[in-house]
Amino acid sequence: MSASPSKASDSFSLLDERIQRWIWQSGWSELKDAQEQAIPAILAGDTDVVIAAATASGKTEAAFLPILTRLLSTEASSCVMYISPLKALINDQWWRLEGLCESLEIPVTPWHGDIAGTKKRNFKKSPTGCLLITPESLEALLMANGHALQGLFGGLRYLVVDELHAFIGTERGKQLQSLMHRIDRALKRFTPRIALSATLGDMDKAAAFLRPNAAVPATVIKSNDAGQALKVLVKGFIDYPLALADPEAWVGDDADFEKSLSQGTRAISEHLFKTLRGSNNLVFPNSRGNVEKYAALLRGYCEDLGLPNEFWPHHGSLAKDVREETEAALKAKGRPATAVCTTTLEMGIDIGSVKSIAQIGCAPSVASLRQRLGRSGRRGEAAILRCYALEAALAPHSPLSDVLRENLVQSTAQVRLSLRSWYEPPNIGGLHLSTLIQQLLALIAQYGGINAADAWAVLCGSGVFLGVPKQDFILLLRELAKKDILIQTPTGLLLHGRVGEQLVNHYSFYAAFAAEEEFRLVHGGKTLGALPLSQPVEKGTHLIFAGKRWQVLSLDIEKKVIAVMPALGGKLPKFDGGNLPVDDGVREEMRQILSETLPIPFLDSTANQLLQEARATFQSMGLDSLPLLAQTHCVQLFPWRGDRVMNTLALMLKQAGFQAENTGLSIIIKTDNPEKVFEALHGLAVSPPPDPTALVAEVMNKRLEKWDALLPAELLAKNYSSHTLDVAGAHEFIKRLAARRHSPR
DNA sequence: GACCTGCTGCGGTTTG
Repeated sequence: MSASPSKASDSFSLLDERIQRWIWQSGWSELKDAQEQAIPAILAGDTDVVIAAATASGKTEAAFLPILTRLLSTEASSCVMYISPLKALINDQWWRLEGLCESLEIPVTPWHGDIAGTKKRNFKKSPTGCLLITPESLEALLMANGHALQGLFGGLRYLVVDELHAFIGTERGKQLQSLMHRIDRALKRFTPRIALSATLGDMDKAAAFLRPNAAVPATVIKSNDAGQALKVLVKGFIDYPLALADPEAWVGDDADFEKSLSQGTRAISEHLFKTLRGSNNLVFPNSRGNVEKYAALLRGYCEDLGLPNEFWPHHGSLAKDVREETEAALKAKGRPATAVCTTTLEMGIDIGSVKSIAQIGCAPSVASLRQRLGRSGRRGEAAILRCYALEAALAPHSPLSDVLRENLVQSTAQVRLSLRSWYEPPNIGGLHLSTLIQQLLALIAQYGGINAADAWAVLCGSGVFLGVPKQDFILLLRELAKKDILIQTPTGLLLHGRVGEQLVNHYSFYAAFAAEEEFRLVHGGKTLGALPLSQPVEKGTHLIFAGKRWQVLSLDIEKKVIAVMPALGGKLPKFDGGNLPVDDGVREEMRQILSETLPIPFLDSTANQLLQEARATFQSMGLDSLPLLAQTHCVQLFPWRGDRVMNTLALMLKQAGFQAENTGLSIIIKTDNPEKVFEALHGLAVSPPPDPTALVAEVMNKRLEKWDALLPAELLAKNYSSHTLDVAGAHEFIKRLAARRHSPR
């Protein structure tokens, strides 16, 4: 037996004797920093607690050591509810907690869709100990046991939310907030909420998310444990694409597959093979299609050399047993394995630590990049990140985004920001009215009918939909009644309508999010394929599909069909890296990188050379001093702001009568008279900020979330603009631009 | 040309 935690720890002495004994037996020499800090705060039980600490720094124990101490000291029927975004995480935590709880005679009950009904019935008979549950299962539990919640959770002492960052700013997060609020209401008291995460950019916003009405103070704990050392390299590659007449022709045998690969893709995969072979690693190429492509290439190299395969794919469309095979390969000792994966392996599942991370193209966000990096670095060793930036070979009429090396510059910006521990601040201003509809229907089930005024008070007045005034709520009730979702009895009670009954009685109701729907692209009666829509689409909007450029003719929201025609003239702009929404902070850092002159130490020689060329263009075009560029038939505007500002600017210019489009780096405004654009911008600068609802009037695809189709038009517009626009940011940009009184060159 | 997450109750069959 090793020595007890020797540093005369006050926190250690606060723990139950039996837990102290378990700590000795586990051979811990001391408590970790997050644990030292969390134990007194959680035992006090009079505040919420947010714990931010790196992976493997004992977050789970920081929460559960004091919580179990508390359960042991109170009456036998007390319990704690642990809420997780993943079933896999519940299964992992169950194994970890069982070891400790068995000796304490505290039961641990996992509860999610794969758990047998008998286990759930047993917990309901004796609701004590640790309940590990998903938001969806908790929703089902509240709806089916509304009358018995006081009896079930009378002994509830704490709510624990794991991986808090995975919930913030999402419709599922809104549901989680509402579930916790409904528990407080049912028990007529508050229960302390404990949140755990490794990548919280803004601790105050995290605490505000954990309890939106701020009725209870929050204790914020940031671990002082030194983070792991990082080794970072950004590699540049020039891509020489193949001149393919018909991409369909390349769906064929292996030889065709090989031929269909661009030179850059092959260069990257050869470098991956050389560098990663012999150790465990994760490769993130951003899409399921790319996962398949790189996994097949790397596996092929192993076969060619007669070596056992070391490369395994992992993504959400793969069958469960295929995914488990990859996870098993990563966990197996003595045999190296690298997973090529999507965000499925970004968090949660225990795969052991890996030696390095490879990121192909830009990561979807800085926070995501950091989360991926956290999976690398064995005990004491540095975490290693290699970013691969693929840039197009330039031609006489290459688009400016290629010339300015958008991919490379964005990757570099993401790395610099993550080294500073900067993460995108979450947009906690999104209304998520889709989830309001779900929660209203759930409340009716939970209470067996509810008065309209009470429903507003629970959900909006005291609850988590604080931005919804009474008149909007009434508007929503009327619309839902019109659609047979709700009925109101003569006594004023809200009940499910005929259609609402069907919604609520299907098991798919419990999830706040929907499986992604795709739109079918049609040209002249022929289907070109299907794609999900994440950008605003209006008549005339340009789309890239199947390697060609199209213009939208019409959009049928019910049938999910977009009619298009070929766009006229011009070269295809290249939207490499996707159209993922980029934050203000990332675009500002990109501008900064382009305006500097010194080489960047973590870029390889190719990347630095590409960057120097881009910087030269940036200077010669005067983009450093003037964000407006007059060209033939158009003006290009470079605000260096995030996509919410860019979307807003494009819509404001459209309202002023121009044809304007957000292309990511710039807004392209069609005109033969640049002076007119400048006059319009001056006009917008001296006008008050526009009404966001009016701005999106012409946007045809305003449905973002699961039940948005049930919203009245006015609320749908409000909801859409709250998620996609930044009117204040756009207006401020235009005012600053106009104040400079330059005219376009 | 993003990506990911989650799901009840019941009836039938099989197994201990």
